[in-house]
Amino acid sequence: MPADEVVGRPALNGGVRLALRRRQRIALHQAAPDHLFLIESGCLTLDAVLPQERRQVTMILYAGDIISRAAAPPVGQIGLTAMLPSMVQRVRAADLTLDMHTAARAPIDLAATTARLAARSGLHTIAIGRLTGEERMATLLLEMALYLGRPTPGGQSFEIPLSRNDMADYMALNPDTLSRLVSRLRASGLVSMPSRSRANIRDLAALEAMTPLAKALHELHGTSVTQPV
Amino acid sequence: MPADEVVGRPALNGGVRLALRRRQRIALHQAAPDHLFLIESGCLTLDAVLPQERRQVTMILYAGDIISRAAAPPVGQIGLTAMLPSMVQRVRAADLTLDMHTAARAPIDLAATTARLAARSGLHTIAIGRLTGEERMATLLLEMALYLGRPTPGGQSFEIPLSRNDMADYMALNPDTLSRLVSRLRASGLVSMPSRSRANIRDLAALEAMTPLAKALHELHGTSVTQPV
DNA sequence: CGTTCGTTTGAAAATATTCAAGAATCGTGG
DNA sequence: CCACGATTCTTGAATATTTTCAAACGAACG
Repeated sequence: MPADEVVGRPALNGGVRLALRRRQRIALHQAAPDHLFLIESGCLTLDAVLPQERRQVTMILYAGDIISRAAAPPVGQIGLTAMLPSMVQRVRAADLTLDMHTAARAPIDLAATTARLAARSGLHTIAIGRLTGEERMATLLLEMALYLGRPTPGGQSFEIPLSRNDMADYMALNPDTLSRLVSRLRASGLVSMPSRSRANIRDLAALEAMTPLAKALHELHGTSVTQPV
Repeated sequence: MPADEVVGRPALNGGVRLALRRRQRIALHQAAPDHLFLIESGCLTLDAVLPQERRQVTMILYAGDIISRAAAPPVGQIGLTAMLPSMVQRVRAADLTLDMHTAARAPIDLAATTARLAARSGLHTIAIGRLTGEERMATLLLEMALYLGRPTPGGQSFEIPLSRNDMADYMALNPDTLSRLVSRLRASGLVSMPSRSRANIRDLAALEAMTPLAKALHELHGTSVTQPV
């Protein structure tokens, strides 16, 4: 799905605002190298498709994130895929002025945003490289709980924006393996899932105890770790 | 080994120039968040140590690279380890002026350098996440050949700066597995190794054919792919 | 209400890891 | 320059983990 099929209408800063439907894709390799994409709302993946049906989601992007074409790995099939209906603004780096603000009224600090994303990327490398399947699953759930969850009486609750396939491609597992891991977590009572795409973390502290990266995830997100009992 | 044990002497830009011996480490978690490290010469790894003896090298840094503390994943034991005697300059982000030049006299473009590093990081995520052990090994050798190799009559030749353990921690394999993979490559005649730490790529095109990321590696490095025969 | 797609699950296979022993290499000091 | 000890690397066999394949199940959609 080429980027020009995207619904575009003029935006404020000489950029283009794109309204993406779920699953819609922006092919990065046909964007200009100095193009920046500001995620205004929604949730997207940065993903690469390799020969032989292989796909790797290198990063999940949330509102407030900024990704440049130049910062994406230069593989042929690299792109952004909307996991939820999302609003993305595309601007040229040169057009980004220092007094520019996001939709949320916060001033854009490009260097800080870029560094934050790089740190997330590094953390993800660690997760994929050195965590067991179970730890990876806990890491993913904790990440989503932090970025998407709202506290409810029954625990942190959120809509899971990624399909099982997407989650597997993110954590570098295969979908069957991931499904097994989810089932086990559900069986343990730590997480409940009212529907396929909704999760309820019943015991956040226990989930945090399952991954060595809990503290780092909190630090990146600007929250503190739940005290273990 | 704390950072202050490092041999430091005043540098040009209000920063500190550090001369690192092989294996010497800069503990990033005790650097200021706005510290930048410019690699002037040598070769370092950005690595994280996890509980249970686990270690992940998230990135190999070469001369010309710049890494900021803020862009490193915020895990406790994160740091830079010199693989070769290296010269690193530490400056505060605020002190980096636009007209600053590296030792090689090239002007520093922080945004471009940062983007390049992010792209490398993403590519590494793909390698770790979706390549087989054999493909990973080919990817690593190609990367090193590009960054460190010099053409000789017998093929691209270079000194391998990482130990087997380091390479394994970079490619998210275990050292035994990696050793087996190296042995196989050697047996195939594709690579020869006059000593443990020196490699000779006898057939670069064949090596490139072994990894789906050959083109991307070349693109990042600014070279073109060897034509297949 | 049937079809389709995504998910779950079991059994077999492939792949990577662990453990342990042995070999090669490196550094040090004689 | 050689010998020794320490380290790093290699390799086989057993084990663990993950993947593959296939079938069944379930939810979503027309």
